[in-house]
Amino acid sequence: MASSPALTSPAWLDGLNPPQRQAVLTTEGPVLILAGAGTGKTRALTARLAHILYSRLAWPSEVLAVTFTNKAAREMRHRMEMLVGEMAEGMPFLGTFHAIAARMLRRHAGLVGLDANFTILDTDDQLRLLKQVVAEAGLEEKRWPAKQLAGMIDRWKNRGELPTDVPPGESLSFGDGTPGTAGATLYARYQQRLAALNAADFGDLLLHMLTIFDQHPDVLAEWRKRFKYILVDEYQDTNSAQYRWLTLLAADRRNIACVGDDDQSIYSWRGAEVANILRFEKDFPGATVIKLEQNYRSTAPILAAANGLIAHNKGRIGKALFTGDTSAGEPIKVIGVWDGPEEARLVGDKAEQLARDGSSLNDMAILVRAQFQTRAFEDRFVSIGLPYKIVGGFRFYERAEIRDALAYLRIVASPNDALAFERIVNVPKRGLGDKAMGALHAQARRMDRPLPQAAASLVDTDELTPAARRSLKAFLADLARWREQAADLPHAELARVILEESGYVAMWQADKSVEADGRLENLIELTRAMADYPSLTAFLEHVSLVMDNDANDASEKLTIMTLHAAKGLEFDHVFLVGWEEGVFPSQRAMDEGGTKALEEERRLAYVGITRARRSATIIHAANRQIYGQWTAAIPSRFISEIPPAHVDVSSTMSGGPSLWRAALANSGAGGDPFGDVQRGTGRGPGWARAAQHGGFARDAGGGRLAANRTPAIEVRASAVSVGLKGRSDVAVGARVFHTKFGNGTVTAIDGNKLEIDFEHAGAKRVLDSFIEIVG
DNA sequence: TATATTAACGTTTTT
DNA sequence: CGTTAATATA
Repeated sequence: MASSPALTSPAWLDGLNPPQRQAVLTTEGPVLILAGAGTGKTRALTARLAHILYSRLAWPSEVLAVTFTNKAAREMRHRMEMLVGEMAEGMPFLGTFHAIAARMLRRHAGLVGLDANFTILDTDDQLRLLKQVVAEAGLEEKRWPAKQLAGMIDRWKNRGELPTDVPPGESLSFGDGTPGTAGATLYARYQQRLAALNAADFGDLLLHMLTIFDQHPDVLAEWRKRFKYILVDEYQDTNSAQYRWLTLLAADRRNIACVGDDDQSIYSWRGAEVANILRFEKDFPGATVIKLEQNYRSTAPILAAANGLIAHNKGRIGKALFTGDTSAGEPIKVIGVWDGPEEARLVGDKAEQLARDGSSLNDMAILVRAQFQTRAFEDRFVSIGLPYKIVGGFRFYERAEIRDALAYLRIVASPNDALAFERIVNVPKRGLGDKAMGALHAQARRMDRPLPQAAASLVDTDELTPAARRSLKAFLADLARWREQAADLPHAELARVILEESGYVAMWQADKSVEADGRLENLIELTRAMADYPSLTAFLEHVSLVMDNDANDASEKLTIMTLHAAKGLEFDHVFLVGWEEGVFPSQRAMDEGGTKALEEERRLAYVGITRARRSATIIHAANRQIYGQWTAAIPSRFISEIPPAHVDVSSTMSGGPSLWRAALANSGAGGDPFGDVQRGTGRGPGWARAAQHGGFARDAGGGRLAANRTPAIEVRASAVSVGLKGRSDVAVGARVFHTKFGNGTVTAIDGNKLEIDFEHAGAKRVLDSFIEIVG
């Protein structure tokens, strides 16, 4: 049907505006699509793919479509399936940079000294290994943290630099100057260790491919021939290594389309180079540049606010979002509050109000700059029983019990996996501690063989204590038995057998800590998920690259997440909290990166505002507790950068902003809340400095000014002097019921707050007024 | 070897 | 203030 020149346009072009249409139809030659927030970027991208496939310009396997996150890849695959049906399933090269590079690397692993079944290390394994490398070099771990070296190596790999390419100055910024301790030397040693372990870290997946492309033109030619069309999403987030990988692959046909938004570049600290956008037209002369500027998401005031804010950045490509929707929207609300707890209270109230007015909690989000800000909201929402979810934190496969279970599976699947062996050889406790492991390592070095082989040779010598020898022998026998069983048991079943027989499940069953139950559930979930994969190795590949924990809970919840995590999402109502100097823009970012960092913070603010479909509420607090210290805070400069016409300013403090202005002047923190902002000098975080100048916390004047608002500080004071009266009918050990968390047991009482170990929700602190006593 | 105490530290985060 | 990691002790 696509081949006949129909009068009506094909289905995938329906409803596209002219630039979107151009983005879909310009299939030949390099294309740079600058797509602002909410301009239908993903829609155009998927339509472009559909167009290429339906017009028979290429087979699904001849298209390379890269994204950054698994979430984005899944989303694209999902939307492709809606457009082109089962054709999308045949797209083997739709995925993240890392997943695709890993798939390619498995095919050519031998060219960089790896086996095709190499293991992919996560950051935890990586750090463990680097600690060994640092220790071997004779460096003090305290003075030269492996974590710092990990960061440096990561940066180098992001730039596509091998140990020999590292700039000497950077190399010498690690190590004490004695030979063999420089950063690049340790980097080289780390690579040797990886090779010996038949392992690659995330950065290697791309870097090894670059090495292979450089040294084996035939391999590069093969891939160039294969990919007729290349498509890149979130292009502003590409790092140098990814850029090179892309340009190498695209060089022949030059059918590469990159979609990005320089104003949404918020990952430069992770190696992303916005400059890649500007480079594109240089490296691909004659590229078609298409701008998507019509926003289909937000109201006019929200867009005007976002445009006005981002206009303060220099060096933009320049883009202005507009909306076809002329119906007026409400202006952005800016609300000043007394402190963090009040901020949480206010947002809770507003969310409940919106919910009463018919909005779903799923359509609301609280966006924070940093993870520590989530706690205040969590505390508040727990006590008022408002359902919420916090996005971020540990991913499923990063949890200790999952990593342990995977290590068991890995050592069974690949007997020489030294890291897996080391991780679980004494988990659960088998009496093989530091001493026994030291002997094993020594033996491995002597034999120049992987640790598991050294273990096998050591059971028959008398180097270990009889107890340790017996224990190790039993463990190796277990491993051998499981490997035999692997042949005829389905892999999910095998996993259950291993976890059971190894005593790993028993270990958690015996654990009386609050997390134990959750961990056991996670293990069950793991074995359940395994069934979805054809083989153990397929599952292991998937889990190291792609698995994450989507909370599969359909109930309505208010989302709390970082601004970074919010990119690509949208909500009807967005709460932008903690807009204070030092918090947002983050002091640390500004201390480290100067103007460049400030601009990135501003882009973050832009991302935040443009998440909102209908309403955006910015909140700033006059006082905030950071690291347990009360600190006076000044409203973020970003607030004053939003065109006033689109802002509605208010304050929950009595007397409004003017009184607060007086309070600020009194406190010595200085500065007019809406005026220019003082720049801190000296060392340490800005907020800590401000506190030393005398914040509100210990300032009687500040307290008095707002006394009729019963600020949290006053409440705290009274809590100390009077003591918050808890109810007298609960005691530690009492069985209680909470409407949200269900049944639990009281583990501690602190005034009117109870610490309860809930059967399903885990340990929480809740107000005693929200619980009922059971039985 | 396992547990208790203390010191340090404290953005953003994907793969 | 709370958490985690490293160290001291039973």
